[in-house]
Amino acid sequence: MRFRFAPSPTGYIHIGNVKTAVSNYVLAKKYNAEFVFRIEDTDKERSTGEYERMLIEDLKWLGLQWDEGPDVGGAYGPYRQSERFDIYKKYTDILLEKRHAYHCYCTQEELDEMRKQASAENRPIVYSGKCRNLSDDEKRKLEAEGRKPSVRFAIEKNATIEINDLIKGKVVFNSENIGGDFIIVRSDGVPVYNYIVVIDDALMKITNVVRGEDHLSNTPKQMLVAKALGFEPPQYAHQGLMLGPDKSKLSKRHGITSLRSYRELGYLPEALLNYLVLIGWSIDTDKEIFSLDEITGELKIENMSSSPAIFDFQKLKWVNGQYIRSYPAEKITDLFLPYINEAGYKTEELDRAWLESLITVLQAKCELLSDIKNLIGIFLEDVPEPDEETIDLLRTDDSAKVITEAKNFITETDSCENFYSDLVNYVKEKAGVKGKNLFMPIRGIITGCLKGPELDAAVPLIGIEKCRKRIQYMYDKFQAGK
RNA sequence: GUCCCCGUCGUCUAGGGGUCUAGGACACCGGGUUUUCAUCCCGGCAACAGGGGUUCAAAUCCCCUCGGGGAUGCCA
Repeated sequence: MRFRFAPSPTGYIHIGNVKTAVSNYVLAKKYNAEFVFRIEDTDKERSTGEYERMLIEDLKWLGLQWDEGPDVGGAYGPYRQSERFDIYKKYTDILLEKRHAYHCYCTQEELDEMRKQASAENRPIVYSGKCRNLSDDEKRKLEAEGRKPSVRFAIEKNATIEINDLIKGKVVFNSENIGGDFIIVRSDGVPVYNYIVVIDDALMKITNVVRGEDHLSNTPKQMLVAKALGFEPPQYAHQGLMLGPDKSKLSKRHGITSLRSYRELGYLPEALLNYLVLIGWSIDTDKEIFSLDEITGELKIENMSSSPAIFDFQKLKWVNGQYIRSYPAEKITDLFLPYINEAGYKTEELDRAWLESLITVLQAKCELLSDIKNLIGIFLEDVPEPDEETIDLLRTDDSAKVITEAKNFITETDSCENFYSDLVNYVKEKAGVKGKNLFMPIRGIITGCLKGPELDAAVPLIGIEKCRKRIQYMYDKFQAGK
């Protein structure tokens, strides 16, 4: 078996495409098949080498590996469509010769007009086949006008096209309603996706095509081309699409969609892969978190879901949090480092062992790597400025007592072995408050925040000196002069 | 408009004629642990789109309706 992923390098890769890539990759792994990576760059307007480079970089970051592709070569190359034009040309000539295709001289404007007409009259939008039977004379005349012809595929009349889709089951189309004779080569000589995908898949010996169901309606066209060229079509499997919360095709307006953005926000590749498999696939286990090997063990191509799935940002986050929590301090610290830097702290000046112990305390609080930016300040700042919520709390009567007694505590005690518990006990007794009313103000004074790690773990890591400073600061800020 | 696909808790899904008073996970709500929080543990809420058949028996099979999505490009 041979699987493939064939994106076009027209931007950062979209998460919906990533799902297709992942599906093909894990299936190839599962069935011990080859995984082919092909670049479909025939949209000259939008494809760039730079995007191709980033596409490969992002896919590799995700952990995907391919056996054949533009960067690694292979026996069926080249793997970039823009480098295969002479191949396509050969087949176009055959099609033209056998009258399975013909030159069309209609201009863009004329076609637009025809489409407008059709939709105004509520007729299906189908190319009329106007140029199908042009005489040589007529052709010469049109060419004399300076028209450059495109090539259209001649669809056979009233034919039944049957797709035996591994996911959808049997899907039947009639050739009369797949849109009419479609263009296979543009007037500038560049061939079109629906045409060359067939040639490439055949020549690259692809046996299984797994893709989004937005391609389902292209499939009859591709099968017709395959038939005309004498190719055996691959086994198709069309997965349900990934939708936004409003149930339309997932797009930018639903939030973040490029793989790159997920990476930048601090999603882990393993988590993303895990989630992408989880969605739209039924797996013979109640487990939600699984490794690549566990995934490939459980998967079956026919267990892919046929219905569309809404992309659940929240669950993705949860999955990511599970992975962050599961990693050992050393590994996760390395991953956090860039984000800590980004927050403006100079990590190279910090003691690594100390840093790792901070991370150990903090990692359970993070769902994204970037969450660390808002959490680590309580350790690295000298005196963190309290946020609004904390200020409100520190203004209450109970807080006033706590602040005052905390201040008294540091004035009366020079040094002590158990700073934190001594502080807590002292304040509790003198101020006469306990529970939440005791701990939240203490948390606020020491960290400037009402949320964060366990205080008894955090305080020793912050250090006594900083704690004293912070208590003094909050006292000055809230109690001095009262 | 036309063609095609899809329809189980808010979301992802299990289930494929009786074992279904429909199971799990996220989210949400409540409780517990941590003398505090975003972790963790326990509990709760919550669904077979509707209508007709077939059958002793339907979430499951068939038909219709409705709803949603996709395609309808000299994009891929």
